[in-house]
Order: sequence, then structure tokens, then C-alpha cells
Amino acid sequence: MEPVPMLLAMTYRAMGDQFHDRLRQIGLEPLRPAHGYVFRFLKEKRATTVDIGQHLGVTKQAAAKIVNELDDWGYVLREPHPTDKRAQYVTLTTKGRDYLKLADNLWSDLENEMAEAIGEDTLATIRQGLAAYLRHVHGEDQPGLRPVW
Amino acid sequence: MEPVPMLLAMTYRAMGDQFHDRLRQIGLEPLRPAHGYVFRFLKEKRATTVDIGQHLGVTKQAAAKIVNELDDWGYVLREPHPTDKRAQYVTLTTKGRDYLKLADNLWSDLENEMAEAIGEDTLATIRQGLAAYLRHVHGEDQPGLRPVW
DNA sequence: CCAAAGTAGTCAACCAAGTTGTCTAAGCCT
DNA sequence: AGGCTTAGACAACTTGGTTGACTACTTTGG
Repeated sequence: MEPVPMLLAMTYRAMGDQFHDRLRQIGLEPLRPAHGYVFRFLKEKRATTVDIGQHLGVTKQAAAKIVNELDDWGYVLREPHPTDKRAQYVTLTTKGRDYLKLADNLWSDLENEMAEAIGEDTLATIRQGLAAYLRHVHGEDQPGLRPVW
Repeated sequence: MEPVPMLLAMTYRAMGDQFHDRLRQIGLEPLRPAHGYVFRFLKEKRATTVDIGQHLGVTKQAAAKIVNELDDWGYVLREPHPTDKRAQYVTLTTKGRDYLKLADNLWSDLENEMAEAIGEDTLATIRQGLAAYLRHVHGEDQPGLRPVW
């Protein structure tokens, strides 16, 4: 019997490949999964580069590189932290929020197709099951988002 | 709502991290996920380096590097292909098969813990659902095993 | 049957995306 | 005040892949 992680990896890749293909037809900058996850994170909470690194599961230096790219491309900008003069908040620009909307549409297309293929209830069970497992293993503090190969 | 791939990535990482931690306590060579997946692949079918690369979703050169490491460490050996003088079959040594057994035990421990946490039936649904989706998207030809970050 | 096209494996150069280590300036804590 | 911690930046390095080129062998089609 195949280990579950293999199924997870293959499904992750299958979905990611499709997403990437559809995205490429639109012809934006070469955004990687990490960039998208940063957008999603920034939509929820104000965050510094260090926060982002922690969320992705990489060092702050690696996170800084990603933030720099997003800045260069105009998806985010930095604004001074109100109380801490060392820190900067990274915030989404309009371009960033637009991208996020587009990506959300693509993802929901893909999930609808998945629901159609395996059943809506099955998909819901997968969602809830994985979320429950994650809560079980780590408490509130989430694991890194980046799959370690 | 969080996209499903994020859940997949986080669960993959959570399980992989635990596996790695437990494995490290035993103190073997620094085997990465790819190595394990190669063992599992070789157990099923005779394969060349090119086959392995395809299975992992990397180039044959990258696969060759992995096979070389496994060879150096004594987990696999190469034997001449019966009909094609260019090719070599990569086969598991006893050490390789032993590792695979050990890994299988660790994985089944982890899956049992998962089943306990989220319910055996939920885990079964996840298994079947993901497998069904993969069959739906790709036919028989599997996607790469390696998650693309 | 032979020539052209394709394939397995290897070598080498390169690249992307992380890492560790170091430093400065700023904050925090008794 | 003084000592520890932290955000961010810079640099050197590592890892794990890539592309490209080449040899030896195999397959295919006229």
C-alpha cells in the first residue's frame, strides 16, 4: 500500500501543474507557489518579512528574497512599522490584490473539477480530515507550508 | 477558504518531518524522500535510471545523481540489461530492502496515529479520494512524484 | 539492409532557491 | 545604564536540480 505522503505529493503536483498551465496562458511574471501563499497571508494579517518566513517555513533571508521580487514586480510595498523602527510591514498593492482574485478563481475552478470527479462530499471530507490532522499534530502553530523534498 | 493544495503541502510536510525525525534517531545515511520513493519503485518493477527519473518527475541526470548516491551507500547495484547494451537495470540490495521494511514500519506507525486522530474511515476516504482524482486527471501515466515548489 | 532518427548513460557548465554566518540599528527587560 | 534579543541586509556557500553536448547502442522506414 502506498504511503499517504506519496498521494499528497502527487496530488499537490497534479493540481499545481494545472494551475500553473492556466496561469501561464495569461502571461504574468513567473510567480511561484510561495508568492501566492504570501499574498494570501498578507490578505489576512499585517506581516513583516520575518513573519512571512515563518509562515512559509523558510529562513528570513529566503523570505526577504521573495518579498524583494514581489516588490520589484509591484505586487507589494513596504511601509514603516508604526512602533518598531527596525521593522517594516509588507502590504499588498492593488496589483497584488488583483492577482489574488484571479488566482482564487482559478483555484475554485480546479476544486470544482475535483469535486465533480470524486464527489463533493469526498472533497469535503479530505479538507476536514487534513485540517483536523494538522490541528492534532501541531496545535495552533502551523507547520511550514513548503513541502520539503 | 484555503485552497486544497495548501492543506496537501502542509500535511505532506508535517508527516515528512515526523518521519524524518524518527528516522534520524536511528542514524542512517541522510536519505531524502526521493531515495525512499526509488526503493519503493524498484521493489515493484525492474527499472533503469531513465525510468526512475520519469517516476520522480526529474531529468535523467538528476535521477542518475540519486542512483549514484544509493549505489555508493550500498542500497542498490547496477546490473547489465539483458537485451539493451546501453542500459542498466538498477536493483535493490539486501540493505535496500531492509531499509524499505524499516521505513514501511515507520510509515504505518504514522498512519495509525493519523487514523486515530481523524478516524479510520476518514483516512480511507482521503486515500481513495486522492487516488481517484489522480486517475481522473492523468490516466495511467502518473504525474511526477516530486512536489514542485 | 542500411541510413537516419532516437535513446541510455555520462560529463560538464550553469542556475535557482535555499542555507549559515555576520553585522548594524533598534527594541526590551530588569 | 547595560546586556540580551530581534528585524533586516549583505555575502559566501550548498543543494538539488537544469540544459547542452557527446558516445555508444537501438529502432525504424525506405
